[in-house]
Amino acid sequence: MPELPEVETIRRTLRPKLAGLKFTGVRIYLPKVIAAPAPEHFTAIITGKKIIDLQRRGKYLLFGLTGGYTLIVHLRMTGSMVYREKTGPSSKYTHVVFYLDNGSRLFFADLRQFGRLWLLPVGSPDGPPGLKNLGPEPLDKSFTREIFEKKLHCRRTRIKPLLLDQSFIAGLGNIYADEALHRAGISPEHPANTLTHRETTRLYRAIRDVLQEGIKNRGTSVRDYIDGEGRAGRYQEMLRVYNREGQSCLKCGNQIARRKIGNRSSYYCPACQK
DNA sequence: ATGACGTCCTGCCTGC
DNA sequence: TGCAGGCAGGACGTCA
Repeated sequence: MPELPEVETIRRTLRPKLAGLKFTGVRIYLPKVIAAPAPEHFTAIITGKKIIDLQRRGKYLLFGLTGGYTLIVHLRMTGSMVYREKTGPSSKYTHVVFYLDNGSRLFFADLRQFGRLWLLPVGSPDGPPGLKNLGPEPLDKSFTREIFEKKLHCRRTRIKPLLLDQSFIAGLGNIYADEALHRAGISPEHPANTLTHRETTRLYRAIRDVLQEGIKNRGTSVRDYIDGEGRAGRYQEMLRVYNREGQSCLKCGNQIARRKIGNRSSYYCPACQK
């Protein structure tokens, strides 16, 4: 599942390859993945546009194009964006192929077909609602411990579902939320507004640490995730709770548990997460 | 504000 | 061995 570290890794692998290239065309095999505009307009608009830069916001990839347009991509769970110079093996999960003016191609593939693309003028109201309502970037300098604490204190909900709420904080998904809570020693069911000053500090650091470690290790490839060059990440080898139900906690030795919290499965250590 | 639930979709796992 | 059914999951809309 591409979360912040995976999307950031894709951005870093794609940006040097794509910057300055021009789209010469696009082939859409599964029209429904184009959220906006209508596929025929999408094709017409993107052809001839040059890629100026590639940014990330939360789990969104933002391709800055000439003419004031942005190509917005959300990979959801199994989406990928891979750059290839030569024609590679294209799978049945490839839904969009972008042709570039150096002869290379950019492939959007997605097994579960949940990922979506938008091609819109900057500031258009037709973008994904989630992007407009996105919370702060956890790795940004402006996201301070004080701001985090303030935001936590006015929410009574359990901490795990809150960390997954993209309008509260951007970029965390199930894997990194569980890892951060374990690292901070906080139960996923702990109410947000009753976290102590020390717990808040630990959680703030844990969130930033796990995200940075994820990026350093080029992302987590539990199943499908690959970067912009088609390569898997390494962080799955370093996970301490996610996907480790029944195995022993690397901190205290007790068994890692798994249960549904807010309709999402959570992995945690009942002994050392309070 | 909060939570529950359905929707999208396919591969994989379990149970018979 | 084969098949049916359930499960997982990110965002988002709807409803209570």
